[in-house]
Amino acid sequence: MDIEPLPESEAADPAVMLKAVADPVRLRLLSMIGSHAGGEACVCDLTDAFDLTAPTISHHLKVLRTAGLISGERRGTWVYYRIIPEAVNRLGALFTPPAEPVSGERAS
Amino acid sequence: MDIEPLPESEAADPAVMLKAVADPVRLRLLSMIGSHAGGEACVCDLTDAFDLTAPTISHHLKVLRTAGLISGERRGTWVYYRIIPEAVNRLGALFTPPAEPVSGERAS
DNA sequence: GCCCTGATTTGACATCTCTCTAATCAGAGG
DNA sequence: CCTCTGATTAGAGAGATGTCAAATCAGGGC
Repeated sequence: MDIEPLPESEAADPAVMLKAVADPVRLRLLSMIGSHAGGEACVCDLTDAFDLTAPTISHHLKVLRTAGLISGERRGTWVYYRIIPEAVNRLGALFTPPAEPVSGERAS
Repeated sequence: MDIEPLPESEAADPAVMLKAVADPVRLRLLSMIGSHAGGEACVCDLTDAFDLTAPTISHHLKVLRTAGLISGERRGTWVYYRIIPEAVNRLGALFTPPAEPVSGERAS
């Protein structure tokens, strides 16, 4: 459980992703999308789950998308979002570094 | 790699911790403290490593402390900070959820 | 073509955040 | 007691962030 001393140049990128999830609404959005049946969630479902306006949800989704944590796809009238697992994994790896010196480092 | 749907009530706490680390400076502070010999780092060392004033570093340390991620102790003239491993583990667990159903939660 | 629903973009505003300077607190030592 | 160094607190200002209402974009169906 020891994080190595991040050089300044390598602290910026993770911080961007962390900023994206460092918000209760976005954290819930991410978990709702990730745990949704089929691996994807419709914006309409997400919007209904919050006490916020559609533009606000749309804004939060954009933040997550810009951070590379989710991807969206339009199908007809609706837009569906899904998690990008590698990105989320990278987040987790920040705080649970290699307990074992990987070697096959497939990391998916 | 699936996050469960966080209920609103349980999204706030993690978000506080995430906000704390969602900053390049604090991320580096955390990693520097965690990787420092003896498991603790003196504020004076940390301050020197940045191009920021002492009050600013002090502010960031306070944010990390308030979030429960580090703890500080004064010894004579100097103040030393160390990581609180459980808290950091909890962060990592947010994105790399239970491969095994918690219970003894010894985690690493 | 027109309208209707779903989603995003735009613009505005209140709040929070990061950084600094100045002032204060905490020990150590003369 | 005074002063010196290290650390924190207080206050202020520039900039970023979260939210909303209004406007716009995207398809589907009449």
